[in-house]
Amino acid sequence: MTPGPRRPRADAARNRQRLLDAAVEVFGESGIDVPMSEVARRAGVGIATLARNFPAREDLIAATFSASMTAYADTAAAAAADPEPWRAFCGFIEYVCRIPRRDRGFGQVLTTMFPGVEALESERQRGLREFIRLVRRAKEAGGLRPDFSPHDLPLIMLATGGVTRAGAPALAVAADRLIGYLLQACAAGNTGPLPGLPPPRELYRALEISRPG
Amino acid sequence: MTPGPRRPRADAARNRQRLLDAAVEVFGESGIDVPMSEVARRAGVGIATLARNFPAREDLIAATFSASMTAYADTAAAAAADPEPWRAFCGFIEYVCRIPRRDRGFGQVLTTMFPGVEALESERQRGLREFIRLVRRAKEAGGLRPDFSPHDLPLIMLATGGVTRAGAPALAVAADRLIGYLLQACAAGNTGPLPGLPPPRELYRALEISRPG
DNA sequence: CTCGATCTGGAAGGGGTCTTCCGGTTCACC
DNA sequence: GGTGAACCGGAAGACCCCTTCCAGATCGAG
Repeated sequence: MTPGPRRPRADAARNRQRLLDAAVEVFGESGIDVPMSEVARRAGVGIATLARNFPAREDLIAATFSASMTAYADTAAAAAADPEPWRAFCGFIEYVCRIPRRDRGFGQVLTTMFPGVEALESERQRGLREFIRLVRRAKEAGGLRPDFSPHDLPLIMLATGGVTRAGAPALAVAADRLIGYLLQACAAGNTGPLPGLPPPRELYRALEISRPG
Repeated sequence: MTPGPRRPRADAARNRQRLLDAAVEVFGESGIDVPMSEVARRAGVGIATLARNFPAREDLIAATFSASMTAYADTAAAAAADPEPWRAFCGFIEYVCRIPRRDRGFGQVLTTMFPGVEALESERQRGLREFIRLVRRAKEAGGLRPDFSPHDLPLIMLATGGVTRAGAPALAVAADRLIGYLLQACAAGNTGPLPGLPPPRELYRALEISRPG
């Protein structure tokens, strides 16, 4: 019978953890496009060790952010279960829009589809399912305008992410104001017609990473 | 006495114009971060000729987009003079937000400050002055909410630019929907309080190119 | 303590962009 | 049309990033 994967050496496991810790810091501060060597440097290991543990950048991204994505989906679930759906909706939107300010890398991950990374995509989908529930309840409760679509969420993420991206503190303040505008636009009082959304498949397709041009 | 700058050779002038034409195309399609060699290739000249005419990328950007920036300021002036200020406001916002869709490079230029490039910045300022007039008139006419700030304009540009950026057609549709949300949020009916803006100086400072980190 | 398997870090190799240099060519003045 | 200056394009050099390789260090089982 095959011996199965043996336990890694203690120092190897330690280095792997150091790399993950460093990735959380570096991706959080500078985004997921930062040079891999910077992650290795911050972790205090050689570049080869990083490459051995995470051959592709996506591997490191997946390992670094799968916990964050789970927390995101959990937050959506909590909001969907909130007894005050409209307040929960506003709170969730604020939470989502402030993510790129705290963690630039995760902000990018949230608005990027990684079709090959199951650990991220399954949790992202769970988050979306919970958000759909939240939207339904917020409409029923009367706070949210009826023509709001759950697929407006990536739009809102992209919009506020575009403001936050530059990473200056002044823009963080400005992003809050944008959230204010958007939430007021989402309120049930607004009844003007809205341009339609593209089919969700196309929308999410457009967000996939590294289009093989 | 000094002879002054002599007239350039005809072929040199022709090549310079070819480079500008190519830059309009390439920057428009792929943004202002495209490799310089691609501009030279499209223009049918060598890389050295490009470097000689425009030593820095900013030089080419300035020469390529100063006309666009003038057109932008003219459009703002026309809107400010429109007899229906609120309609003009909506039209101007739509115009501005759709720019990155038609011309990706100019979309980036509009949300980036080039402190050293007078040709761009003076026209940008003129556009802002006209927009301030437009905002005042739209408020007086009653269509625009009183707490809208002219300095919300870069916010709106960044927000819709963030959606458009990826360059997929599905996102263009989505961006129109975002504009719809934002315009309804700008309408006078909305009276909820908004988070404040940062001081304009800091806001525009945050948009400056290539922060000397 | 010994020894082999595992792991490590630096260095070499390959791709990409920007800048600089230089022999050859083209223009325009006379 | 001849001549000198202006101009051209490709190639070389420098830098940055990622990937691969390998001689040596380290761990831990026995």
